[in-house]
Amino acid sequence: MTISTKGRYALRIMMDLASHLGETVKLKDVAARQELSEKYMEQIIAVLNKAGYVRSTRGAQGGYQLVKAPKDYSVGMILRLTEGSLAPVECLADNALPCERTGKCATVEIYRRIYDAVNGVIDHTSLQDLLDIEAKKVANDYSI
Amino acid sequence: MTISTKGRYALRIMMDLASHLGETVKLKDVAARQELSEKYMEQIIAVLNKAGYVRSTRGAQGGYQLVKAPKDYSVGMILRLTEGSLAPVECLADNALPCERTGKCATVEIYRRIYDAVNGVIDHTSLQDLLDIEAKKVANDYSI
DNA sequence: TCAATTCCTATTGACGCAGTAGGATTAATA
DNA sequence: TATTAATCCTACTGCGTCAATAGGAATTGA
Repeated sequence: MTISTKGRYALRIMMDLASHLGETVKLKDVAARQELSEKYMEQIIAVLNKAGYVRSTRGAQGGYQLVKAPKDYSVGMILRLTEGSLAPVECLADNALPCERTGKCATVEIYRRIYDAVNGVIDHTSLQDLLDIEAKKVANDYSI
Repeated sequence: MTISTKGRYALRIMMDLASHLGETVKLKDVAARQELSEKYMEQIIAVLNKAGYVRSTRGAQGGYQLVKAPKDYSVGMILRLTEGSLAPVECLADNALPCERTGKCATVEIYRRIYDAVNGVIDHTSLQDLLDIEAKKVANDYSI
């Protein structure tokens, strides 16, 4: 029931870009700040790039930047892109092949409720929301 | 982000016992009705047994039965017992070792919200609730 | 031309899931 | 008492996925 590193790292990469708006950010710098493997991040940001969530500049002095404003990226968009469906059971995923136990299966109802709850959260939280939370955290840190 | 077969089968076993209250149910029969491997179910129900969720009778004519009423088992109890914590990230699990990135980590907030949402659902749904849903499904089946 | 960056694909070690297997123990019944 | 039918216990295993690592090709600014 855990979210894999792929989705979690994707979110952190997007957050890192979001907190450096206007800059072309090198993956090397993201890796250093986030303490993640640069090579592994390459694969993850490739997905974000192909989906058009980020724009890349190749060559020396290249890097990445967000295409849209932080408020225009929901956490759901990012996690779904990198993780696939967040459905707790296969049969609830978008392109699921129909289960022949549907009709007698009562337990699927609990999974549907879980799914709805998760989707509710991730679709109503944006990168901007997380940026705001981060700002508060930093403020609290200094106040100590 | 999926719930493994262990937890899902545990829920189905508990549901099967719940719909046969007063009977001593053989695992073989559960396996037949639920179309699951009996051998695998043995391992799962062993967990439920040790936790005192079911009572077993050994020997010929033996089997299992629920200890309490269906309304007294939340889905959360069953899933947590068999799956462990349903936290979307390790650092939120009950006995998690503290993460040194807490303080700067903003993304954990979204995971906390997901976690809370999931817990809210599974702790407020009981086996009895699922039985009621099942009864409705059957009624609908006949009405077609 | 060189250095720095993104881009692309293959490979790999470790781990957990989802069972399978085989027998030991217990108890009702014939 | 012997047999049968059930639970109980532990080991093992095939398979797939995760989480990277590795190595180089392509691109571009200085």
